[in-house]
Amino acid sequence: MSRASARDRLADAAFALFAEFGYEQTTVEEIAERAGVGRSSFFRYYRSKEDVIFPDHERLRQQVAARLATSNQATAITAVSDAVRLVMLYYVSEGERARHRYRLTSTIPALRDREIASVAAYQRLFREFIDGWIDEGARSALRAELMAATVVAAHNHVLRRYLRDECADPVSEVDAALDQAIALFGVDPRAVSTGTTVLAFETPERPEEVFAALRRVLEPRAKT
Amino acid sequence: MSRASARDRLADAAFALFAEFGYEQTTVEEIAERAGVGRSSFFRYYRSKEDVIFPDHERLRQQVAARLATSNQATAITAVSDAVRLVMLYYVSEGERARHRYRLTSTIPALRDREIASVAAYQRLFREFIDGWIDEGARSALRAELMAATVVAAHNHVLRRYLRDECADPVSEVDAALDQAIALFGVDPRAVSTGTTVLAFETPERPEEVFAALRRVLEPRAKT
DNA sequence: AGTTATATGGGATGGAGTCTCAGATGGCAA
DNA sequence: TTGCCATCTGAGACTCCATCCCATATAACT
Repeated sequence: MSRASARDRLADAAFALFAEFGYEQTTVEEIAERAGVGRSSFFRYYRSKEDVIFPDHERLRQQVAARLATSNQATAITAVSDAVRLVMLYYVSEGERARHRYRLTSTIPALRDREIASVAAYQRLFREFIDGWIDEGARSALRAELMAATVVAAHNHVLRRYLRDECADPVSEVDAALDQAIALFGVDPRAVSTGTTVLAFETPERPEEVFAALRRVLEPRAKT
Repeated sequence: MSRASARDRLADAAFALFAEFGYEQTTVEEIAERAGVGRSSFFRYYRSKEDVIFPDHERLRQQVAARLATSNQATAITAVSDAVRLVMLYYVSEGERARHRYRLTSTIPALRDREIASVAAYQRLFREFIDGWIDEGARSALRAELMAATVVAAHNHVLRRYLRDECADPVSEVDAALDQAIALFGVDPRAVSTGTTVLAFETPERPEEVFAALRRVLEPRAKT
């Protein structure tokens, strides 16, 4: 019936209704109705009502895991950097939708808890990776734990700034924040590669929108 | 009818039924029935089915906040240490119950997410405190964020070891882990007070059980 | 046209969580 | 004792989330 897929229509309808009437006040039935599908179909596309807000978390998590998996000890720091940048770039590519989600997760406890849980999943990925590939000399489970915690905290700090519109260049800011986090552990910062990084990732957004968003982000850096 | 309060009976019934039949397979009605109260009363004592597993999280969080609130810049590190120890001691005082909970939160995603969310609440407390009282010179929101993340990660690392029975002396281990975390930030470790720390806190457990648990924990230290 | 695979909606079901109301309980004073 | 008040309790109805089953539709291929 519509051009957009049923899955996208459902997400759009959900965001619109949540913004207008609030999260608890909106029922799944109403979301399905506005999207022009049956109630059953909603749960075909999304496991739960909360899920419609984070449609691609699992996919993004897998991409992070995949990036980390293609690394070895020599390139471990770069892999962590890339993985963190991957997540940040995904949010940037989402544009306004990420800010809508942030507004919801800031106010609705159920959604905030879910967001926090997915962040914890990232932290576990990083912890396992760091435990395996970094700190071969000073290896200790506690160090890996602390390092993963700071990596994720650094990313989230900049991400929240970006979502609150307090930061014009989230990509270079997150790079800087990550450098600061890793420097705490006395890891040689020269092990971090510099220059242009090319990443491949998938997003439901249309390419032109992604390019526009990335251009907005990258242009201030291109001037230097 | 029974000696124990309805609230305690409900928690006991819930833990027993979860252990025997699993979390999803147990209904609130069955918990209430075993506890000898009506279904309505369950929701009087606990906001939700998940809540019965973490009866005192909110109270413990308030105790942490209270300990931090009684500090100033000069004693900030000690306050953080005490607050972390406070949480660890609470789990220790719970004895086996904490391990039962750990088994549940390790396997049931819904309960794990809830646990993670409450950890995030602690992290926020520490972040706000650190942002206000530590790093007056090198003050930066990012540093506070990273420091709070490592404080919580250090605590959780030792707590999980304790709950998995991999650690005989969780209190001194958490002190050591915290020292390691704080040392990352170049804070003067001499600012951390040493010696005996006396803490006051409340717990639903009976005093003799608390004393026994604490004695088990403190005795290995007393020998030194 | 026939057949298989996949997508969809309807309806039933069960359980979580909220709400209201009626009855029970236990002081406490007259 | 009686009456009054506050608090606690359980029953039942209700909404909504989430799952499940099944009948139908659409498409795709033979």
